[in-house]
Amino acid sequence: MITIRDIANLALVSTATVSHVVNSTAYVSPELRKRVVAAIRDLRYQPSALARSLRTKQTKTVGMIIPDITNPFFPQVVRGAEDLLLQEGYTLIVGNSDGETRKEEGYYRTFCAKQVDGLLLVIAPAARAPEYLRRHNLEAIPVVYIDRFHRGLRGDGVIVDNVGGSYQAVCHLLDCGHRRIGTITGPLQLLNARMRLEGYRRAFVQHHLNVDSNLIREGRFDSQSGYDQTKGLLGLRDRPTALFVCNALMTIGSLRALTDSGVRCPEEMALVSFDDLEWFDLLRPSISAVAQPAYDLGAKAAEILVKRFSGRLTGGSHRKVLETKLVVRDSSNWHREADVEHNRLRGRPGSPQWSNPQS
Amino acid sequence: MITIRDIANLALVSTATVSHVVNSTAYVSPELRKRVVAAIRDLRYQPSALARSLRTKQTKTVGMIIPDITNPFFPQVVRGAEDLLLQEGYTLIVGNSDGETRKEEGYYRTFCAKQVDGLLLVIAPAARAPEYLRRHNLEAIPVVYIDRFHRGLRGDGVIVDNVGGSYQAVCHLLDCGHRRIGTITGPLQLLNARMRLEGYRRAFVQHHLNVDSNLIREGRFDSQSGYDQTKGLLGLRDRPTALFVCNALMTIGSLRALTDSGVRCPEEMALVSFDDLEWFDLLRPSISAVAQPAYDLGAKAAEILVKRFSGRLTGGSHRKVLETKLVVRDSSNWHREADVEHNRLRGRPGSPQWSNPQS
DNA sequence: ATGAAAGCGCTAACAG
DNA sequence: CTGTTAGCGCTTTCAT
Repeated sequence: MITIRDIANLALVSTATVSHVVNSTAYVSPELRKRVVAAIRDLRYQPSALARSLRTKQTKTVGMIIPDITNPFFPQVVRGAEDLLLQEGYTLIVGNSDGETRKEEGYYRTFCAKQVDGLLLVIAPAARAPEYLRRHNLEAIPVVYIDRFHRGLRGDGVIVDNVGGSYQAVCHLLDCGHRRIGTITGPLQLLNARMRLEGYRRAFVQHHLNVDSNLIREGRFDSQSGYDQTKGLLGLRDRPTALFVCNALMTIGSLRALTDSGVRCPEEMALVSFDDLEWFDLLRPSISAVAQPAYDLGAKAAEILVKRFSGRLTGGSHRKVLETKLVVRDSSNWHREADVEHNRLRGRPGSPQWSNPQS
Repeated sequence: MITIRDIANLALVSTATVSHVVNSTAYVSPELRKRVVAAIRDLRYQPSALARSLRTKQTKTVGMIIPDITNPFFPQVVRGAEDLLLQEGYTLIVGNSDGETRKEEGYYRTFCAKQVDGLLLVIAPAARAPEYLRRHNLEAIPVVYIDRFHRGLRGDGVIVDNVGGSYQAVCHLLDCGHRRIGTITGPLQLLNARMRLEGYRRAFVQHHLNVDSNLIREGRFDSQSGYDQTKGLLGLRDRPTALFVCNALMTIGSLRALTDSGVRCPEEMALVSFDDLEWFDLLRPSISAVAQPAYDLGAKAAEILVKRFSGRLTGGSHRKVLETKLVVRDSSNWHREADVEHNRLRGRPGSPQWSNPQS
């Protein structure tokens, strides 16, 4: 390995001088600078980020923990974070927790040991904020929570307007004339899942209707639970006429269940998904969905982190809420007239999700 | 920050002793060990991976460069690599190159500077192997190429049987009676794209048929090019009756083009995709596809890397080819009798992609 | 069995 | 301006 000393020797200068030209941290005479630059080029010197970090106390690395990169919601979030971090000179390390607090904590420890400059966290469901997060030292390593919080946790955060998005979606279904609307929620230990349920409730309240708790089913944000809970709902004697499914993976499961049971959508069962995917418009029927700014979620979170690093952001927890957008498509489009009206008011149908500013 | 010295002081031992109990690298009397362990617990000591790495010359970190995590093919690959690496105590850093050699090289440099123990590379299209890869020192940092190679590059690799998979898919179309089969290839600078085209060609040769080069269109592995090339093919005076699209993203674009043009699938245009996605069976028609073992691709690559680290694998380039599996669904299912026969021979239809051993 | 000390590669005072 | 030097936190001989 080529070290700074090799360069110093070859260029006949001190290591300090080499360091100065590498980091432009002091004026160096053209003479010496030229020799140093030449030596660096000739030897293909690459400074060790390790040694540098040990000295400077910053690794230019941030750790990100997500449930599962295989869940189609997260790649966009990660991309958003990574793009912004790259442009600020940071590298991203990711860990998949599979929604298990144990794994999450494992990555947390590893990342801390690696001395990451900051943490981006999409936490796993848990009854209460895990011990290790409660006693995390924010001064040492700033944290930005993404998409999910735990009550009583300090730290910055970026979420979407879960209540508003759900409210809008369920209102839409109600406006279409549906009265028995089933919902498959996320794990209710998760604040965002509870928020989405809250939006569902508010829509009913707003319409002076009661909610039938039999129509509320708790899923796990995976396709299997979407499948199972849909089957359960279909088995009801007084089956719902519409479904509000709280994430994309569960929507996939739900769709499978409908197909398996031979229930036609939207004629026999309308459906709206919280979270939109690029190909939802390719399905038949195309799927109505609450689109989330996934890319921005990651980008904003990274931005906050970077601001903390540079001291441009100080003080208590800084939290940001991003807006969602209802995209009405065929799966809730039974009463066409009503929807045309709706679309005019709330955004055009068929628009393929939020745009990724980079691509 | 709590350092090893703090522990040594509190436990009234030397730093060497602390190091020994932390790493079980030498016998320490129960007496001292107890004091050390207590101090570690009380102070919540977490050894600095940075300092350790600087000494030991290994970071327990591997870098992975992929085109884009947002491309639904890659999350599985990454997951495969990450799961295996985690279990061996390694952490993964990922970079998205967006298929640009410049960005790729940027991440490469960063990762090398960070002294990763190894590299997992899904390279970007390029006329020839980039300079930086040609002169990469494999002894210093082992590399495993995934999914794609460049001719004349040393290093281990794991790919799928592109020729075989394509051959099988196109034979299937031919067996269904199609004679004019269009194909949308990947960037032909990529070896895997050329291989898939080769499989297409061989299928024709095997059937003693000529290939019409007008039906071969080069795409960029993104949905836009899939859309555009499909439109182009549809515009032909002697339009094909079937399409073999060489990756999932282009298949999405292709489907959009068919819908836009009002061309019914499979009646007017059959379609087979190279690369299967979890929800291809949800589309109407469901999409026939060549399923790739994406998870295994990542896992195997990581496994090879780990073997290199431990010296369990030595010598020249070690390359592995994984098998694909044709999944026949409705998009190529016009002549039902023929297909039933086909499925019996080549694997059952509808099976949702390769399984992920972890979940 | 334990400790002293050197040193990994780099940066940052501090001298000169 | 440039060089000397003292660490950053840890591992690892090498004595004792």
